[in-house]
Amino acid sequence: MATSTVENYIKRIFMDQPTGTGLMPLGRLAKIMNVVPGTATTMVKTLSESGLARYRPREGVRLTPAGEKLALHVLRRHRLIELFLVRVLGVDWSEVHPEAEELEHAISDKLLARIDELLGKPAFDPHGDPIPSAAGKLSRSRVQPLIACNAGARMRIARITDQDSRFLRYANSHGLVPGAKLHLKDRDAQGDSILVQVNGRKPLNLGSSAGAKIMVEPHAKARTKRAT
Amino acid sequence: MATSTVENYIKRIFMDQPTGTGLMPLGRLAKIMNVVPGTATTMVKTLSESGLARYRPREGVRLTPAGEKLALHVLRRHRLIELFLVRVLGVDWSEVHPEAEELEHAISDKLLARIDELLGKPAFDPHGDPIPSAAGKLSRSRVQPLIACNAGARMRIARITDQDSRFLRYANSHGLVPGAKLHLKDRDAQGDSILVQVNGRKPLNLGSSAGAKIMVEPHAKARTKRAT
DNA sequence: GTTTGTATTTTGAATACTCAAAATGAAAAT
DNA sequence: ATTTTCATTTTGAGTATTCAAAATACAAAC
Repeated sequence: MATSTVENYIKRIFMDQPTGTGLMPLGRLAKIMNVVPGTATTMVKTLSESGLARYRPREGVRLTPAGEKLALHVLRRHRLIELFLVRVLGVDWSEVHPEAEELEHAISDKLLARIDELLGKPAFDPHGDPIPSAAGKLSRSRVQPLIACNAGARMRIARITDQDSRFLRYANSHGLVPGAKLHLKDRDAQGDSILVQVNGRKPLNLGSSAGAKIMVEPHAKARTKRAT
Repeated sequence: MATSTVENYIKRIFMDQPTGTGLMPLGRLAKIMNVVPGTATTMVKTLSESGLARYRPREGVRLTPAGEKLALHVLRRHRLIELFLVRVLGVDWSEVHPEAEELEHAISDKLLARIDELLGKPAFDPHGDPIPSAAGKLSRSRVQPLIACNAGARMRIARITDQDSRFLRYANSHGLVPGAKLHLKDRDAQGDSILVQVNGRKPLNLGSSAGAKIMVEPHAKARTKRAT
């Protein structure tokens, strides 16, 4: 059985490496995990020995198929729990992340299945992130960061990538929530900012770092069943 | 912050020692915790150093007020979670214990408060055990084991003390659930068995070990001698 | 091609928990 | 009073995780 520490390492390696080809350098992993570099090295060796990752010294890590399977399992637990907390317990979506971070390691598969059913086998969590299926399939849609869009684009918010609750609260208060329709009215390359209009609201200026955290997708297209 | 291991030790010490005066011998604690005796000794020293217990070498342990406070807090989490799983998620009450055993260490106070409200600040868990209040008060009622009752007694089941799910399932299937009315029709000291009738059902024979696990309480205002 | 700089790895040590087995204390049996 | 027995404690060691700081490798700059 993987400890919750191992589960966390595996999860973060997976999340920070959507492009399957590259290795993740250990310095980066150490930053993500808030440990000193040496700790990351030690841990990655252990992961490697237990067959969850492949490790090239001085280059980086990559998950093995077994590692990816575990990562998807943890991610499923995390996102299903988040949605459960929002929908059943009425917790605000901006506060749900740290809670799920703990519970994801404590919940049994049996209980998770019950929650899944109760929620109607949902496909997305409250942040708009896709929930891996029980079989371990993750639907990847074509989303992009808001800053990557052209002026004039009309999109829909798919999710907010930042898990920091301050930013989530800010986003929330301006209507920047998954599902919201959004019109990119203008871009200012020099001023490093973009002007957006959310639903019918007052236009809002966002810096590029904020714009990078907001993932959008074309909203004309037919969509799969939505969470929330 | 107490680790979940510490929380478990404290909880079990508390539960196995309702009579405040006696010390719990470490051999007993070791059995309860499924560790070798030496481990219990080491752990109890640690608890003692952190002010949660008082330890007399060769005699035993007792919780300090701080330890009792923690124990009640853990117990509250455990029992509230059990009730939540039964009521909101429809998990069978006989299967709820091991689940809560894990979740009780992962849930935040904030989330617990939400659950408490959702359930209407309940006083008893699905096994009939009282749920400590947020302030740490535990209502102790006058309950006693079924085998301690006289023939002819009419009682109500308060709770089942055994947490083993096989026994719980057995009890369930015979209507032996908290709240059920019960008539002790006969006792057979030689045969070591008692004959009970649950609600209107067929009379049922129980051995003394089963009878010891079923806690009952006076059903009307009739006063029997109290057990605490 | 040597120096400098930065990322990574190694080493040594700490904390929390556990076990196996030897040592000890105290009560029970003789 | 001495021996036997049993519970408890001590000792030594192992796993999982972490840090601080020294050692090393490699790329970039000179």
